[in-house]
Amino acid sequence: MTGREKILKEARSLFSEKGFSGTSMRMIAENVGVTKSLIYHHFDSKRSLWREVSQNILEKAGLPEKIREMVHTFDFGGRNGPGRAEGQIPPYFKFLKDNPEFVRMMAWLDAEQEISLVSKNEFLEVAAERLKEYQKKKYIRDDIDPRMLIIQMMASCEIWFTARERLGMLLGEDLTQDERDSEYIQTVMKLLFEGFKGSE
Amino acid sequence: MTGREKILKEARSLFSEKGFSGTSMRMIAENVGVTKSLIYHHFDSKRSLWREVSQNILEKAGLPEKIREMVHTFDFGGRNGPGRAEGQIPPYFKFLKDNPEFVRMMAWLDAEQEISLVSKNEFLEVAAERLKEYQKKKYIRDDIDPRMLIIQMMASCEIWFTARERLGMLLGEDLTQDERDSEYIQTVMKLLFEGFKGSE
DNA sequence: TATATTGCTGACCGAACGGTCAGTAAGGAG
DNA sequence: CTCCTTACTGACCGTTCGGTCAGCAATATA
Repeated sequence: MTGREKILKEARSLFSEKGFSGTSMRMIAENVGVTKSLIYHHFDSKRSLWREVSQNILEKAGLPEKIREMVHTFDFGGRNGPGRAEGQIPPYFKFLKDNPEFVRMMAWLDAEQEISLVSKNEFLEVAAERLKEYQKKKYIRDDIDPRMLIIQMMASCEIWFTARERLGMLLGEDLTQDERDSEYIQTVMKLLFEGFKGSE
Repeated sequence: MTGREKILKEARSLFSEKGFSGTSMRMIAENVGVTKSLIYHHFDSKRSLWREVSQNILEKAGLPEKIREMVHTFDFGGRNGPGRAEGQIPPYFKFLKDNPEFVRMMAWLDAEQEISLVSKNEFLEVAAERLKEYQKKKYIRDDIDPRMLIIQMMASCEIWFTARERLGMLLGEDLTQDERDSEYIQTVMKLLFEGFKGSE
């Protein structure tokens, strides 16, 4: 692994753990075992390193693929028989579970309101169009906005991993165990699916 | 307003906007129009000021009341006839809309994982007990965990305000307008209510 | 009138911050 | 061997950070 890659890897780890303000260039350099100057040899500034790291995390997430798969879950006329879909765990939820760095980076972006790093992506519109077709086929009730449905599903997945510790604290219960994950997402899927199912 | 109160107010504003690391004692002092020393005259350290501010925000939120009201929405046998509940906007959602400082502080607590400031609160258990009764009465289907239902509702309300800018960016659409708020929460309520309604 | 107490200031501290720059070591190209 | 680029270092810069402390002015207490 080159020096540049080592720096990127460590920056990724620290930025997602402690955020932009909470991470110093010295920390990154020391953890990698190089001098601070080397970072400035490879990157223009702390801010540009942050940008590269966060955009890297966003791109590698492969959101389009995950959302596409998620929407496919709604296709009752396709491979999935009615009812089977309910028990499925959204690929996006699995992805978030396996990629805590992505989750934490989203939390920082939301807190610091750095949405400029997020760029418009057509896959959400494509997904919404798919859902509209399902609405025509009556797989999905037609009095809801498909875009809102997608956002609601994404949001329900995301917030579990960003807020479960706090919510667990309120409940006086540890929600970070594996069983809780599936318990939560299954409840969500039950609620959503019974809800959006159309007349057919 | 005393000096101490002015400081608390400004700290509240800055901390919730920029987080702990992003706010400096100098900023607070300058914005209030006093010296930094005065802050240390009234508070022990930056960390203890942060604690006082965030706990203040948490306490003033009056979460127990909001959740109690929210649960009451599920009481189809009570004041609300079946179906009427669907159109209601959860008091917790209204509260979040009116208290951006609370929302932003939650975002920071989640990002910085400072859950130690959150203390266990019995109102969630009480609420869950209420829901269990509704399950017995068949107002709510019995194959879901009431605590998960409450968490899902709280989470759905919260994430709208913390992540709607980012999600809107993905969609290429501005979700910060007033109409979007009600559009979103109504979609959520439609989905949830059709979902958890029991056999009766 | 003498004495604490409280609110508040300004000068100051060492440490850490992001960032710069001259210079060295190494390797590939001609 | 020379030249040029690339990876990398260490000393250093000015600025800002959280925090301290002696002292002043005003008010309450005795």
